[in-house]
Amino acid sequence: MTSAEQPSKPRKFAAPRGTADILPEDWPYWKYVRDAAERVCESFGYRRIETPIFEHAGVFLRTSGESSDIVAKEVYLFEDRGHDMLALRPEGTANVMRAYIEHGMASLPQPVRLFYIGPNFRYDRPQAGRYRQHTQLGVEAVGDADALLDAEVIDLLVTLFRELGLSEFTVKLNTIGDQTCRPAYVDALRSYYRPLLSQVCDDCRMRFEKNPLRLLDCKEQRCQSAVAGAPRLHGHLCDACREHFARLRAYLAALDITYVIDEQLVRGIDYYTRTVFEFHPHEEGAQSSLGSGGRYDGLVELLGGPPTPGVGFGTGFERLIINIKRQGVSVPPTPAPSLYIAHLTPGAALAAVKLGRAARLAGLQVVVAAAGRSLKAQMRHADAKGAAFAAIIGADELASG
RNA sequence: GUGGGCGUAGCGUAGCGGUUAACGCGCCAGGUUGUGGCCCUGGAGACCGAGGGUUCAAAUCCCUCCGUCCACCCCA
Repeated sequence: MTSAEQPSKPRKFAAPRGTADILPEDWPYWKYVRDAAERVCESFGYRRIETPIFEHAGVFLRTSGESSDIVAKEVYLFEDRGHDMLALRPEGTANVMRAYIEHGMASLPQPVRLFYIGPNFRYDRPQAGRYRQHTQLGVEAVGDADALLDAEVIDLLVTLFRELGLSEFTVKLNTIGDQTCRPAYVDALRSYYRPLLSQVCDDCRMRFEKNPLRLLDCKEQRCQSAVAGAPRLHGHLCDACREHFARLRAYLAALDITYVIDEQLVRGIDYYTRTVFEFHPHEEGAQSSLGSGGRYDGLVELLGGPPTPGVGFGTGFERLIINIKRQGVSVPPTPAPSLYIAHLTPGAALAAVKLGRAARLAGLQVVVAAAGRSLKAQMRHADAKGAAFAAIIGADELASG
């Protein structure tokens, strides 16, 4: 039998691995989170910005750090037809800083407060709360170095969680120093680890070379004693960093925000300086981080801009929604139609579509029945839709107008 | 990248070697009804993830692949 004789069925496609369709029944959750995010950001004076979902690859490759997992194995890289090397954005900050520079926002009153909501992409193995395309709310306060802003963005995220009805979470906080004090600390850390290299895991040997700070958050059992005995970063902080952290803590205290200091907390992206923080749900499990961020005072310079401090965070919609469901928060349902119009004859159908338009103009949410169905089917449909009222147009109603 | 679980109608499941693959929900049609819901009847819908193998016989056993979920890692 030749292939011409057996017509092959068209292939059925599924959404690509690690992506998901957001179906109508999930939309109330998305709307709930999005509305709350916009409301809270605006209440803090943040203005919305949206950047393209892809950028010149260098925007991310140069900023996140070549040894970071994001750059090393998770970025979607592609060359377009004009031979430009582009990257689907894996995170939200570097591209917003690119826009800050490109549009001369340094000449606006500082700090510039920005927020954005959109998809990010990372090639990673999917699991609960982890997707190759996920949606983040990002918030950035750019152009001022005071710890007031560190506290402000943390407060903003706390406020959002409260607004969403999420009560069970912990704020982890740390400071990882800056260009002044971190090099000395890194030297001390290397000196400490050098004789231990034969005992630690392969990843740690790599970290030793490329990103020593991350030695601190190795989860391998065999490395734990090394981690425990490592010199403490907090002992090496310069006066400016120590003072910044103290000020941040004073602001947080004033705001009554409780947190735990976790000296092991180190972020996966290289551009962070001083403040780093993560929000964790109490219920441990897959998606351990509900939101995280920190200060990135050198980032704008890395992208060719003037020295510009900044602080911000990202929080994932999918994970927020998982926790909203887990904590039993109820969200407003999609509104049911106020009017359902049933019709019994072809002539009545004509009248029905006209009535539908008129009713919508009057502000009702209206569903007109599909043609050719029995009245029983139409009424059943009206009921399934939860319509408040049903109008029925039959021969009599047509005749009487 | 590493490990484990699972893939049977749109969804949730049963069947785990023997003839037309079952049930619930949903969908469609009809009956009943004071036009819906409830109840009753009927119907459509599955080459049992894909390919190969074992067997007289495979959804059922074996192998490979793919997908998916969960965990590690990483992170939102």
